[in-house]
Amino acid sequence: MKAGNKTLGPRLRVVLDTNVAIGPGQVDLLEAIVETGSISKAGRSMNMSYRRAWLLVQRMNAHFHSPLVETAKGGNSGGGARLTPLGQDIASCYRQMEARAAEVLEPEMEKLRGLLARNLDDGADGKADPTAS
Amino acid sequence: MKAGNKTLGPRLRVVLDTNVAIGPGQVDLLEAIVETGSISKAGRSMNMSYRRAWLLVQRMNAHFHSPLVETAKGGNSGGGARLTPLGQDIASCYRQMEARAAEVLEPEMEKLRGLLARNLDDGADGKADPTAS
DNA sequence: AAGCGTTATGTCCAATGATATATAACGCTA
DNA sequence: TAGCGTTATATATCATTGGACATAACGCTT
Repeated sequence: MKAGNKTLGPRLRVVLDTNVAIGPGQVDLLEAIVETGSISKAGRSMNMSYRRAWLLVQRMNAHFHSPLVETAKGGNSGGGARLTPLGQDIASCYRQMEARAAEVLEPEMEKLRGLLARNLDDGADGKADPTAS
Repeated sequence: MKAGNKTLGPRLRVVLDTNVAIGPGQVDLLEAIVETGSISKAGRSMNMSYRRAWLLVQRMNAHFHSPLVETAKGGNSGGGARLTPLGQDIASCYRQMEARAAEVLEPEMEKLRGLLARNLDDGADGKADPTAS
C-alpha cells in the first residue's frame, strides 16, 4: 500500500559505488516482496512488470556480498521470494536514512516550498527530472 | 577528461511538488552557468547539449515564482546568462541540504559501504549493467 | 554591412528503458 | 500424472529521452 507512491519531500539515492546505488524504487520493491511473498506479486502490486522487478532483484543481489532476496521455485504456492536478514537490514537502514534526512532537512524544504510557482500547470510536460547525473 | 562528477555518497533529489523537483544535475547546471556566464558554455563544460541545458533552464524558470536564470541575446559577447538572486539562493540552499544530509547520514553510509560485494567488477568499461533505476 | 557568439526553437533520429509475450523448469497438491 | 503459480530467461515491440542539426533573431564590434 505504501509502496510506489510519489511522496513529496527529499528523496534519497544512496550511491555506494560506481554502478551501485539504492534508491526509493528498490526499497519499495523489497518491502513489497515482504508484503506479498513473491517477486511477481510485488511487481504487480506496484505496477511494475515482472521482468523489471526480477532484474532489480538480480542487481541488488549481485551488488552486495550476499543476496538480499531469496527465491524458491515450485512448491505448493508455485514458489516465492522473501528477504534475507541482510535484505531486511538494508531496507530498514535506508528507511531510517530517509526519515532522518526528511527530519533534518525540513526547514529548507519549507523554505523551498514557499518559492514555487502558484501555477501548478502540467499537461504537456508530465515528467520530472531527466538529469540522472 | 571525465568531467562528470559521480560523487559517492547520498544523493538528494528534492521533490517539491508533482512534476517539480530539483536534483544534483540541475544545481550543477546552475553553478556552471555562474562559472561560465552562458548556457551554451555551461552545457559544453559539463558535456551536455545546449538544447538539454536550455530546456532544463526553461523548466526551472517555469517552476518557481520567478526565474532562476536570466538571459540576454546579442551584445558584445553574443549574449549570456546568469543567476538571479533567487537562483543563487536555491542553488546554495540545495548544496547546504546536500552537505547536511551527507553529514548526518555518514554513519549509515559507512555501514552500507561495508556490505558491498568485494567484487568490483566492470571497471572503466561501462557496459556491464543492463538495469538502471 | 558583415561577422561573431549566443539565445531560442523546431525537426529528425539514435539510444535507452520498459513492457509484452513466449517458453521452460520447478516442486508441491489433488 | 496433470495442474497450478512462480521463478527464470529470451526476444520483440513500444515509449521516452537525449543528441545532432538547422535556422532565426539579437545586438554589439569592426
